[in-house]
Amino acid sequence: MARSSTRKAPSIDIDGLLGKFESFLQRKSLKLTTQRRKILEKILEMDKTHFTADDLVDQFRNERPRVSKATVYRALSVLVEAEILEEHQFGDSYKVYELSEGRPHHDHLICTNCGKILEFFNEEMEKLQDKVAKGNGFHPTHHSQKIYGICAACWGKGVRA
Amino acid sequence: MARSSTRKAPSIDIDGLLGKFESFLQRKSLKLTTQRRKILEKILEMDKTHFTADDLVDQFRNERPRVSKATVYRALSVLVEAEILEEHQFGDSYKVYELSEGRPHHDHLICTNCGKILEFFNEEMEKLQDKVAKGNGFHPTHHSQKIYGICAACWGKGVRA
DNA sequence: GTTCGTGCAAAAACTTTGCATTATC
DNA sequence: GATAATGCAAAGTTTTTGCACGAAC
Repeated sequence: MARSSTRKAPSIDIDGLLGKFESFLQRKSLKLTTQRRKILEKILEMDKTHFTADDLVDQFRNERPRVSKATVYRALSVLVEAEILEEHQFGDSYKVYELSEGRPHHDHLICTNCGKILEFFNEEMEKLQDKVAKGNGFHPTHHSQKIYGICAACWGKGVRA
Repeated sequence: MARSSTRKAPSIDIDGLLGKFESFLQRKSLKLTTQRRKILEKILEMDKTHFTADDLVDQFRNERPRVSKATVYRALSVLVEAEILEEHQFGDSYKVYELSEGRPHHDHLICTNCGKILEFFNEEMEKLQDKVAKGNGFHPTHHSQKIYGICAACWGKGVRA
């Protein structure tokens, strides 16, 4: 992939997100820098449902002005605080991010063979989790549910657990 | 705690576990070393439902013969392979272990204030997870479900999310 | 005696931080 | 012009690894 191909139109409304980011930054007396804006743009351009800090750092490797690794990490945590990104840890040593904008809560199915991540939402499960938490005296705030297995494609290729 | 107090009788059958460990090691042509035995003993002595590699390393700080950090890490991964321990990642940067012996599958409630971990099991939830996985073409192997919130004790002290 | 395990310190992998410089408000 | 952000490299964390020596089978 030498040539960066036709720029794909981001499937998510950049202006809306930028607006949300700006108002968050303002509220916190933080600044909307060129880097922060570029980082948000890149996240949309990548158009990946899940990405790591390193994926994002890579995006700036041949780009000027450079955006340093430190800035990427710092921006990611601001974006999480702003509730623009969600942070996950799928059992590997690195964190995985996804846009939360316009994406209602969901959980994940992870293929242990190819690493593919599928999202799902199940109302009944949500209710059940609430019930379980309350039954144990907990006041639940959020949850993380991951189901690991072999995806259809891998299974089709004969991969077994 | 200068004096190591009355040695508490481990609540789990050490001989049974050691036997299981031995037969695993034999099957894999691995050796039952003094260190591996001591590590398993310490895990039982600690009698914590959940512990980290570092907790275990600490146990050997004033102990001779020393058991090195490297050995602890290596032993932990053998114990996980032997299905004597289960490994979890509760959203922090370190891994958490628990004895799997005699403890049927369960999931976790985690207090985001005090760090307390409660275990739960819900048959209905298990079935639902299976159904969701299969509905998405997945062949599930295992899952990890964590519900975060404020535990009863913290809530009672007025802690809110 | 062979093979595997250990201890040590160094490296690895991911993330965070200190500080002088630069950009934003 | 005050305050916050950046880049860089250095340091932090947790975990892994290379290697010479020692223990288990």
